[in-house]
Amino acid sequence: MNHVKEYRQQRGLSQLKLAQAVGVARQTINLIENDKYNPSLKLCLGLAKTLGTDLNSLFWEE
Amino acid sequence: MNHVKEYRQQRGLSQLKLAQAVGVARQTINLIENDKYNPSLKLCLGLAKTLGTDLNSLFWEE
DNA sequence: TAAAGATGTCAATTATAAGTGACATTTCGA
DNA sequence: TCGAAATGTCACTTATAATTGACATCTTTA
Repeated sequence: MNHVKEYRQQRGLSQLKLAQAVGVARQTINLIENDKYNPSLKLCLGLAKTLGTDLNSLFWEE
Repeated sequence: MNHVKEYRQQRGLSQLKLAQAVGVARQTINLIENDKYNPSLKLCLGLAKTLGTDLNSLFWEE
């Protein structure tokens, strides 16, 4: 479980807009939000910066 | 730049010991420490937990 | 000063992240 | 309530993370 979807929606972005901002395909965002796979660190950093947050807020549990 | 090497040395672990603890090859740790590639989120989480820290401490800049 | 441990790096292979195109369903504003 | 936007998912391909084995160099320590 991660918090990408929550942060994306708070920012009023669609999966497509977020994908374009980060430079990946829309499907990649969809898969990450639904925990279907394991993104790279570079992509996690891009998501955190684009969403105005940090790695722990998006991906750290406990 | 990341802080894996600093945390590993603080814990008194070799690259090999850390690799075994996290479940990857020694070369993988070496490449990450020298910024030769882009680890997966799952591996970053494993490193953070094994080293008793979190994602931001190891991988977040600024 | 020899030997063992630790590190950096290479080549080749395997596993999987990520891309592309497409289609069905759901959501939401005109 | 119709149509467009948004989302979830499929199959297939491409890029690259990660593995394995090997070897050279550099540190330590016996």
